[in-house]
Amino acid sequence: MHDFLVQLKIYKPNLSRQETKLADFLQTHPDRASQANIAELSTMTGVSTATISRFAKALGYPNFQALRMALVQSPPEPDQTLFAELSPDDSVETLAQKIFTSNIDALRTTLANLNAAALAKAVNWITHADRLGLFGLGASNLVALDGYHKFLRTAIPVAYAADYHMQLMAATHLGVNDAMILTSHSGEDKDAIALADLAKQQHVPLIVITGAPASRLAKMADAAFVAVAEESRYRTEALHALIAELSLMDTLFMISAIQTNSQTAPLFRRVRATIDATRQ
Amino acid sequence: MHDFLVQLKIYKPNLSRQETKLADFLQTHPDRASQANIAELSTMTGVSTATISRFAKALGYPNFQALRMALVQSPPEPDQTLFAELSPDDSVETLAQKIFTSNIDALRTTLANLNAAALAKAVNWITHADRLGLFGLGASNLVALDGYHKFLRTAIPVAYAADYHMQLMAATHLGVNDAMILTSHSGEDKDAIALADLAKQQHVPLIVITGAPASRLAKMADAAFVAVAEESRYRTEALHALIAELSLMDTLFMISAIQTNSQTAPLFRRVRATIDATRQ
DNA sequence: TGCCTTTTTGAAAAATATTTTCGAACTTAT
DNA sequence: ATAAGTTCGAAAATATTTTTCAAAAAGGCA
Repeated sequence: MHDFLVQLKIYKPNLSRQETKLADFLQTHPDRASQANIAELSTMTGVSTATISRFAKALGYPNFQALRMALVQSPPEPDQTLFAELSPDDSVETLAQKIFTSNIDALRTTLANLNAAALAKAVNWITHADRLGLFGLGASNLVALDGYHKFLRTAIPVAYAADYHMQLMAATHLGVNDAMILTSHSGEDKDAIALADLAKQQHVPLIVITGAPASRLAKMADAAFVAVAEESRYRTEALHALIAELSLMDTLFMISAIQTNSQTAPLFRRVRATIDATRQ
Repeated sequence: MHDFLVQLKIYKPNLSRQETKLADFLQTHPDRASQANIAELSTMTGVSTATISRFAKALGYPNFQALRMALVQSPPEPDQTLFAELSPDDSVETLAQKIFTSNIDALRTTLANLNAAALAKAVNWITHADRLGLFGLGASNLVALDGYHKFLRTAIPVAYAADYHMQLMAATHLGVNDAMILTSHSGEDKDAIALADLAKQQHVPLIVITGAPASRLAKMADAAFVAVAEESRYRTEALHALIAELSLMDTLFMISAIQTNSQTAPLFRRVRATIDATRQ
């Protein structure tokens, strides 16, 4: 329930002297500490059982045993070195591990932050759309292109363009019975916002994939999906987010495909075959 | 220490009636059980505290609390449903989880299968290349395009084209002091092999990103990187592999960038800034 | 600084939780 | 059907945790 390290962080500012001593011990020897009962822990740390009991409650646990359980459950802290800044001194192997770890982490956090209600709405718009517009500028165009490759093989007609002006023209043809998936990492790119404005004017349901939940674009969206990647991590957050953004597109596609297919069994097999054929 | 499920298996043959009742409850509600103290567990299960205490010792734990801890630590059996076929009956949430899980899994396996020696070689060719050709057809073109977006901002000159014939023309200009990164998921596409043939003829170091380690293309490569995604998993392995292939490209790029940058500090800062600017 | 208030702390008492004892109920073997 | 062994829970015994209370330490203020 309450992760020990999290609880500790919350309470940290008001730690007294004995409590600090105790907290330090718990952090450095979580294994030994979780084995011991309150009396043994008292001897180990030189802190009275009374204080230990009170400490547990202060952290928000109902009793000492609950703290013990939290301690034992608290995930072994992830290999910090894998989350460190890439360094020219790292071996090629370490660098690869760090990069993959960041990507995996981006996917995990993105999934955790995924809004199921928005997803259901978006899928509904997509599957019922007469046409689906896929747009994105710069590196985000990759996400749109990926979606294009995927949706091209389904029964849903798609509109895509690499060039901004072509995207604008394509977007002009969309209406209330269509849908638009627009990707922009910053969510503030003015061309992307122009596309979103167009969608709003024409009452096209607007699905946004972005890295910035508070951006103008996210606020304009009828359904927004946020690709989360650690900002601080050696400044290439934008690069890792791409993977997460593609996974979001992948999710929109797969669910839409599954749901349209389930309606008609023969079509199901056909589209499934085309999914397989999507790549060579 | 002693995993609960393992201990239970050992003791299973000599479980009495009440103990079976208890064991069943612990297995089906490990969460509720581990929250409760011995008295609460007694009420939940209809087994006396005496029997519960004896049960704990019978399984080899020194006391009831130790059993509780083991219970809470016992790795929750991996949610098999998350690796199952996507089903139209799944909730949107479950579908999303399955898709992300597959993607994460693809990254993990790909990392585990990564050949560090090949990576070092490839990075060396890339950083010393006069020109870097980035090619790929169909959906694999996305990987090439992603690489193009990335390498474009470094000091390494890049050649990319969306169209196959343009790719052929660009490849004709590469020589022994250049490098080519060619992506093909199947590794058997004839156009991709034609590009590889060209590279061989002109002695261009050939770096291949593929999903098929035994393919013709992989065998032709001077350094091959394999994106692994579970074949069996609802037939869309090719889609999940894309993420892994992009991560491989990402890795080639990041390591190359780091290594060229570390040589000249001022350039380092500049290229790092451009990495940030890669996305908008 | 010195006085007062508040906070922290541990010893011991009180409250809780767990284990063991003990005898009854149930099984199994003869 | 009876004896021997086993299982089991109530209650006693023990162990553990929490709370109380008073002393010590820290903080605030004239």
